[in-house]
Amino acid sequence: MTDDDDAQDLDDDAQNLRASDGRVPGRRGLATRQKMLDATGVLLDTVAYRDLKVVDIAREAGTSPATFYQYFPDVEAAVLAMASDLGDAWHEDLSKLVTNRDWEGDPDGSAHRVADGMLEFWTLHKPVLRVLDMASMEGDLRFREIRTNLLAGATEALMDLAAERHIPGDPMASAGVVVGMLAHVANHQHGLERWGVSHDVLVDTVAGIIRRTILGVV
Amino acid sequence: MTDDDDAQDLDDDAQNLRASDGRVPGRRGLATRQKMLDATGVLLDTVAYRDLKVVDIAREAGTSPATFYQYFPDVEAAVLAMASDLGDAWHEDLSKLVTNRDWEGDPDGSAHRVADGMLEFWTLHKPVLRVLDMASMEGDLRFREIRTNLLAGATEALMDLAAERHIPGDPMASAGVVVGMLAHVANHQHGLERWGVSHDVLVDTVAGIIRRTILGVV
DNA sequence: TCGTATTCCTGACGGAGCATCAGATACCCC
DNA sequence: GGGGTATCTGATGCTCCGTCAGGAATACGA
Repeated sequence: MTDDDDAQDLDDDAQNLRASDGRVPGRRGLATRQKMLDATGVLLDTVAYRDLKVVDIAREAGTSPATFYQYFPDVEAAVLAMASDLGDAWHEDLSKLVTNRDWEGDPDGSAHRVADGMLEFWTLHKPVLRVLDMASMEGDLRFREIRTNLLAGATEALMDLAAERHIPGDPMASAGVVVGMLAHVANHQHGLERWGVSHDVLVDTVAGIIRRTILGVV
Repeated sequence: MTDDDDAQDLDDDAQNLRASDGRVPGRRGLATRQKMLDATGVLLDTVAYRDLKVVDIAREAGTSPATFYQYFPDVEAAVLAMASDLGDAWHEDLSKLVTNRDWEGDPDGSAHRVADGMLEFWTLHKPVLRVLDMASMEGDLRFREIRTNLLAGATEALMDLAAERHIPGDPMASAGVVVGMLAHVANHQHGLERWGVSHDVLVDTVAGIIRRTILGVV
């Protein structure tokens, strides 16, 4: 990898975005780009990812398809950008959701807060997180990296917690499975509720699993 | 709903398939239909669901796109058919995976067998199950019904187990969350392994959660 | 065995969305 | 107000979609 490549990578990471023709977008351009992302989010809430078309995003954003391609090579890239933004914004918060707790004094309440917090976060950003999960399942490495990063804060915090409690079993695996479980439950919340499991009971159940798996508290 | 509608529903359920022009397929036709399903399965293992096109399925099956439309209205219908077949074939077996165990005498071994069995089943049919999960997440009721039916056997068996053990918490919720966890872990197995969690450790961890959540055995 | 009816397959086609570009429009700064 | 840059979009060739009419394969009765 050359120095130029490195510089390019840094640019990308630093959100020094480029439009399709190489220019650096200004105020208006960035606003348009954001309108595209917002429109993508709105549509993702309605239609299946499979049926998300550039034309529809453009229409929803009140512009033309050609404009979309100024800022994203394809639909996937737009969703990738949304997911990436979400990751940057929440990595820290999800970590704090676990660490800012009195695990010693109130293990059960702490587990409940974590379960509830994760479910709430997921509900809030359901459309994007759903795609993030789907693409990760299908083996897309870029999405998987974002997902890993997004969940890493919470996972590592839980892992540390498990490790210092000296619970039996592998802390990393326990934390990973618990976080995965939270994600899954959040994604299929509606299905479970249809089976007669209320939100509160769900939180209780998940909190119990966190408590027993991570804290070793029965 | 009229009597005719009822009859139609029964026909569908009984696999009395119809081609697009209304005729009942014979030997050759059914073989071609099956070739389509096989081709769909092969491609689903390679490309993302979003990128699965009729043309590609037809090419993989060695026929023309027009032939595809003789048996399925669209790609979704083909996957739906695959999922439905899978549900019919495995509903019973997944149930037995839970019930044919000596939970009293060997709780830990039994939990391991269930965890391992589910993961193996999922790996075996990964492509279809992945789409089943994704479509369920996105709220598609037909896929969700198949998924529910497929997992119902295992879920109900675990629920009964939890109920007769009088563990604290709601048996239905516990069973549902545990089965969901199994599905999620299976889907993201590759991602977890990339994090340094080996297959065996994963099975151990999941088995531990089953044991503690369903059996109440620490 | 043959003729015919039925089942099955596919080439060809109009339509929709994709991705691109050149030219038009809006904005900024002097 | 004029010049220059940033931004947008109509027009376009292309791929894939979904449908049909008609040709090929097969079953079946005599």
